[in-house]
Amino acid sequence: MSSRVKRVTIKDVAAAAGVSTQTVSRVINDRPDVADSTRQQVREVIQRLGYRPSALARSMIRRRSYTLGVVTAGLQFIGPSRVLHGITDAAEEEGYGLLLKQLPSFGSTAVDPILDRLVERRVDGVIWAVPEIGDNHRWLEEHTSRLGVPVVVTSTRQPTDTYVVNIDNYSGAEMATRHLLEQGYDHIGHITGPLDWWESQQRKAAWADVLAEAGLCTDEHTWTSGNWSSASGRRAAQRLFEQFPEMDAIFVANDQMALSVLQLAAERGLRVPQDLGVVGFDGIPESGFFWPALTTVDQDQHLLGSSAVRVLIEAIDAETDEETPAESKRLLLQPSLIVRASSLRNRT
Amino acid sequence: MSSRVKRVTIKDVAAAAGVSTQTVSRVINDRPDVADSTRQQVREVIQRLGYRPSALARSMIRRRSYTLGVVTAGLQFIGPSRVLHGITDAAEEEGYGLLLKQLPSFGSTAVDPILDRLVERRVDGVIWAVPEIGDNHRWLEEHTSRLGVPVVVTSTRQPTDTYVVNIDNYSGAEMATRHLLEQGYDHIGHITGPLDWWESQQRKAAWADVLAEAGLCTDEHTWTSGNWSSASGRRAAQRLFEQFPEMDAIFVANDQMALSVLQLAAERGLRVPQDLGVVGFDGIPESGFFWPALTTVDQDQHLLGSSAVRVLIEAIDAETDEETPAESKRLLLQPSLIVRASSLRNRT
DNA sequence: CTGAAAGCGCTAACAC
DNA sequence: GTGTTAGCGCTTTCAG
Repeated sequence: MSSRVKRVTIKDVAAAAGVSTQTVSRVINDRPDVADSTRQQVREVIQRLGYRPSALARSMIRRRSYTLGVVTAGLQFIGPSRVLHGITDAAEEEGYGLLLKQLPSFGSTAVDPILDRLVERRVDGVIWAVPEIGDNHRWLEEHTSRLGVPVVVTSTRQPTDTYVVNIDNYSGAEMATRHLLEQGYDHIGHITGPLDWWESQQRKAAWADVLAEAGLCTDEHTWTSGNWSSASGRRAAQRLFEQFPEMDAIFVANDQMALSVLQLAAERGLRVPQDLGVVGFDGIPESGFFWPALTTVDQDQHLLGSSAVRVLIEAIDAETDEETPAESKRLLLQPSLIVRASSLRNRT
Repeated sequence: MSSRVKRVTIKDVAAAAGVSTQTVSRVINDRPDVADSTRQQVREVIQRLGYRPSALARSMIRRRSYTLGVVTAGLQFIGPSRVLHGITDAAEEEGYGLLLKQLPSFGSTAVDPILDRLVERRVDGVIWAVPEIGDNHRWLEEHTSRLGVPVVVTSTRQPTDTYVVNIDNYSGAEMATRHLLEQGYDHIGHITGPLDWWESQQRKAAWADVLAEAGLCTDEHTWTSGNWSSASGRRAAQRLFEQFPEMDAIFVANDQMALSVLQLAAERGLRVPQDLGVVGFDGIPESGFFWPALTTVDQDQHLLGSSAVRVLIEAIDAETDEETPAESKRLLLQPSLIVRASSLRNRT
């Protein structure tokens, strides 16, 4: 077992190299004012001793940790983990460390202890990658100033004291619904996500607006809610088939739920897309391999994550340089529609 | 914008409360030897000033950061992110912070810089949650001693100087293949994952061993490889249908690839499970909603992650207490078979 | 080009 | 019960 050895410190290196700790410090920070021969020598000693400077001590003095706090929720789901993937990639690239925290549940308002941990570890900034549910973001807003560092929020409704990076859910749902109309469907149902989620509300609003504009019905009986899971999607689809028998197409708020719509359709002998058009949302890689292949709204969650990192680092730098960062605090990424077999009734 | 305010320090609190920093220290650490009235008073000042002790300074003195380094790869995939979810949950519960690092690619051997970052930040231990590909783990072994802290590895082949937590892939694949035999299939093909992955090798070996034992053929033409993605699974299935036309069942190394096998079967008018039995591996929640519902080997990756954290923390404590931790360094979790429609030819 | 002194924010080890 | 002194490992002055 690798026993806990005493760490090599800058003093050890200095002693072994016969120089002052100061000189060692200069070498490890690549300062120019060191004689080449000295530098060479110190480097060798560092190598030989396996010395690694303590980021802890450094952060203390420099008052900058080069660490970003990331708060997520629901990492078991594909969406959040894709965002995290983008965050991780970008942070790695920018040379920042990541301190990862997770809310006990999506809707949790127990924000305080999480924020405390982040402050204690002196992160340089925070990415709040938690979906907006109920008023769990208001809570954040109230306590965000206490952080003393910039915050980037993904998925939020109104401009706050924080930076916002998000994907345009409304626009994505518009594209999906319009596409179904263009394909000649005219009884278009909708399975929403949980309606306390802002994203769900956006997607539903767009669906309703587009149908209303086309003079079509969006009554209570034409939609129902799921909770994002395939299991809930199946139950929702069953309800919808019953309460909206004329339905000839469904816009489903995510791909997982759309998957079970396809399953149920197959069980009931409904042909997709002839008898039923289906469009999902998310653009997970598997959606192209459903049967039939799923038309879906592709949102680049990796880009969302990496953008959040860049915006945050810019904000940190701006604050450090004392320049007021007049740049935009808001970034809205556009999703795109991937058209596949599940909605292609008019083959051209 | 929340401007970077000067942080409140222990001195500020001490001054405002009219006590020494020592007393404040005692209060924030819940030491018993403080007068109740003093404690009360100090607490109020802390509250009023919004003081948060610096974990940086603390870690330096205590020589313990209560932070775990986590190294992952391929967070865009469901497997790794489910493991990470388990890690996050357990760490949160145990009061540890998580420093997240990601390898540039699965097979990357650029381990050194990652390890350096972890050492510099003085993590108390490391979880190496990277799948074993080629010899990327040997590299780790060679450099692990330099870390000076315990390491837990998920997915590895031989006992090393590190702790090992893993899921029994061989046993899972055995169950899958035996199940197909029991259902009366006798031309059982296999789509493997990338064969430089240890997991893929294990699953393939079990499939071959069980078939050999039953006197069945496992020639070259009865299997082919994918790369885990649904797209690759589809191509693999196409090859397999051609090169092994007698095939009446497939064991597929993961659920994503099994999804496209189902898609292809549907396109070709093959009935599952009557004409073709299909079993996957992973047990992703969506697999129950494929058409038909997929029989699959369920591996609890959340448990894998959380177990890794517990094992690691135990190891850290053991080393700190100078007790030699005679306990087992190896934990092998058992998967289980979920039987669904895709392989149920003999309905009982 | 190099070194000495001071201190980041906190706690361990002593005093009192 | 409480305060004082020292120092974790590093960098920032400021001398030379």
